Amino acid sequence: MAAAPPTRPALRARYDKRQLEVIEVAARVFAERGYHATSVSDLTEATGLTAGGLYHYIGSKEELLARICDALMQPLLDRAREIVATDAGPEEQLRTLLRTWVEHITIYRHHMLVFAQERHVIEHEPHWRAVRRQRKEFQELLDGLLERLEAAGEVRFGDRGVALMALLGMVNYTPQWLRPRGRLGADELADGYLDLLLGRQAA
Amino acid sequence: MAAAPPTRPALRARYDKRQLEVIEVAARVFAERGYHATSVSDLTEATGLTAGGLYHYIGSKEELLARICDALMQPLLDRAREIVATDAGPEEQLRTLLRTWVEHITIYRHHMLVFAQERHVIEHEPHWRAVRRQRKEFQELLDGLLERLEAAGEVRFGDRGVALMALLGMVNYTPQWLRPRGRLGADELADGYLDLLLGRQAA
DNA sequence: TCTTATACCGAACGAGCGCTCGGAATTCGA
DNA sequence: TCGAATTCCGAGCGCTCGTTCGGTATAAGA
Repeated sequence: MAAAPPTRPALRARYDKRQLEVIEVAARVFAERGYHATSVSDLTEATGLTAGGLYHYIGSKEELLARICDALMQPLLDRAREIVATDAGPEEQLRTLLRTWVEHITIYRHHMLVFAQERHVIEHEPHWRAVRRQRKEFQELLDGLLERLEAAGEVRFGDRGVALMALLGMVNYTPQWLRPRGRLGADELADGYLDLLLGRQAA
Repeated sequence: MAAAPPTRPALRARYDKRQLEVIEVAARVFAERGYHATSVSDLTEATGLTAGGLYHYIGSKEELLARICDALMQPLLDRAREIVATDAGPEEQLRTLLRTWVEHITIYRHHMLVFAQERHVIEHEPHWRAVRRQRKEFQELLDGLLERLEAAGEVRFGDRGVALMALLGMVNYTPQWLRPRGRLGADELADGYLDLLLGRQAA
């Protein structure tokens, strides 16, 4: 485990901030070099700390991975829950969710890349159940939205399961190619994906 | 480097076969545990060889990774080149390519998962240029096909680049969720993807 | 038949790994 | 002001890693 966070109120905020910085830096380095290929000394170099200093903020290298996954999934899941709970129509909900999702992915690009690399561990090790459940809940929220979209007659998928997986695929693949300050904005891209999903490309 | 392959003709075939078996087994283990997380002793256990015996067939653990990537990309690229060189129309070419591609992915499921995990290395390390070039050529073949499809008036994409990346995303994501003997066949799935791409889902 | 290429073994190597811990320097807060 | 809490250091721990190499058993082929 990491050292207990400071009890002195004046230091608590700083501790939390530094810990978050460490997580962000680790996400970047893991994304570039790979989680397993990154040594603790790579991390000390990237953070400017030494081994001891680093372990003041984290419990282990693996905990770092868990924190990265949580920092990625939790806020997205929260937003998704909110969006689905509004009384907007399914298509508008989906558009909003997709824009939020794609924007989230551009912000948490490194976290996504780490998540994609380590997916095999997260999906199979019992110990990663919490992250797996977050991923699954998001997927179910999305599937529910597609179902309501079909029910409303906005679209008829040949196979809703295929459409769902295709959508997950195209969005999750985005960090692999999207350049941060490139030609495409997040909303633009999200709308592009939505058009494909709903068959809005002109024949 | 691996030991030189046997010069005695009677043994050459057996050597090649065993080497291929080693590569297949390694692909499966890497897919499950991750390349870096897999130790050589994991590999010896999975192959039934010991360290010395294993290194009779491979030069290094990293060479194994290279062989896996090549076994994945080369035959697919060959088929893609053939398909694009036929005089079928662009839509039929795309359908054939997609079916071939998805089927290939279901066969080389483990290789794909390894490739996805180690993508960051392959994309950035100079030493992986050959694999990177294969990936790029395939992508360009695909893009050319989409371009001719638009030119033929079969479809008009809002943004062809987005459509290309979306297609790559959905197909490359497939091994993450498709169960080998599940409900969906490869051709069925490929056609599902094509329908999405061309906007053939009924409104 | 007999030499030699081949197949495989498994102990052992150096290197690098993740992580610990005693302590120095600094800062908080009573 | 001064003890306690906190921040960070960095040498070094035990361990596992990928790889090597001297060796034995077997099979090819002249």
